[in-house]
Amino acid sequence: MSTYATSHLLGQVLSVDCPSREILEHLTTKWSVLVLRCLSEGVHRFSELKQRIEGVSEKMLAQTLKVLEKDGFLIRTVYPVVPPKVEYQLTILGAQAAEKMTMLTGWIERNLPEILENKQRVAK
Amino acid sequence: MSTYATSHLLGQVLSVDCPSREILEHLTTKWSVLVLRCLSEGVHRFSELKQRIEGVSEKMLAQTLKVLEKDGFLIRTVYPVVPPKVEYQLTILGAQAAEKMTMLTGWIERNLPEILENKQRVAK
DNA sequence: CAGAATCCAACTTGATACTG
DNA sequence: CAGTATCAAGTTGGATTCTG
Repeated sequence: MSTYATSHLLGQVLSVDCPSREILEHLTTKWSVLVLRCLSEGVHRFSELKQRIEGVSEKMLAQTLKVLEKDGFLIRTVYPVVPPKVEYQLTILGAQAAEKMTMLTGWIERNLPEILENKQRVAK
Repeated sequence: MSTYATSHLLGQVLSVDCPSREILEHLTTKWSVLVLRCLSEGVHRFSELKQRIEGVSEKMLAQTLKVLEKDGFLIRTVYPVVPPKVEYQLTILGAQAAEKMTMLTGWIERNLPEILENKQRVAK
């Protein structure tokens, strides 16, 4: 059963009121894309993510992780030890979403030379 | 030949200085994702895009199209007629990028019920 | 270690109005 | 039709400081 009133708008990213819009935006954030890419390779701690994702501030990383957790795309596990240890791992859905995103980042990485050359050409 | 100094960083989305970061961000913008999705279905005029992509302002649409054009992902064709007619179509690279993005939006659209249910569960 | 909280500058976005 | 210009307002983001 659907608990939302706009069920007729399901699956319509092009519709303003479709909930998929929000999900899409959460997944395609500057940092969420990179978080998903890292976590798709396995479980990571907060500090590991911070290190691997060059340029993230702790604030943005924490914020991004919160949103993805609330959306049900990742699980946050706190170990009751000192010093604190927190691990992040993708859920099934998160892994599926990450897979799609990784296809994009992978494509960009593989085709970057061609993309940049093409961009140069256009600039002229 | 590569015209950029950071060639050793090629294909490293996780690296701050890799040009792929910028490309990635241009492609994963709120509106660019939807523009790519529309154009992947074929050539569109400005007004058609504005209509189909609910919620875009003309400003944001124009801006998004400019960026994608500069990156070489789409071609803008102006017909010298009155009233003006401008068409937008993806380049080869643009189509490839759009394909990846469409896989994501498609996945979201298809799995939205499950995603939303899962999100509800997490909220508790 | 893993963050939360605060402050503030900078960029983004949305209406609105106007133009070739 | 296909934008551009402008301005107010909202949001983002980073640096810094602090804490269990």
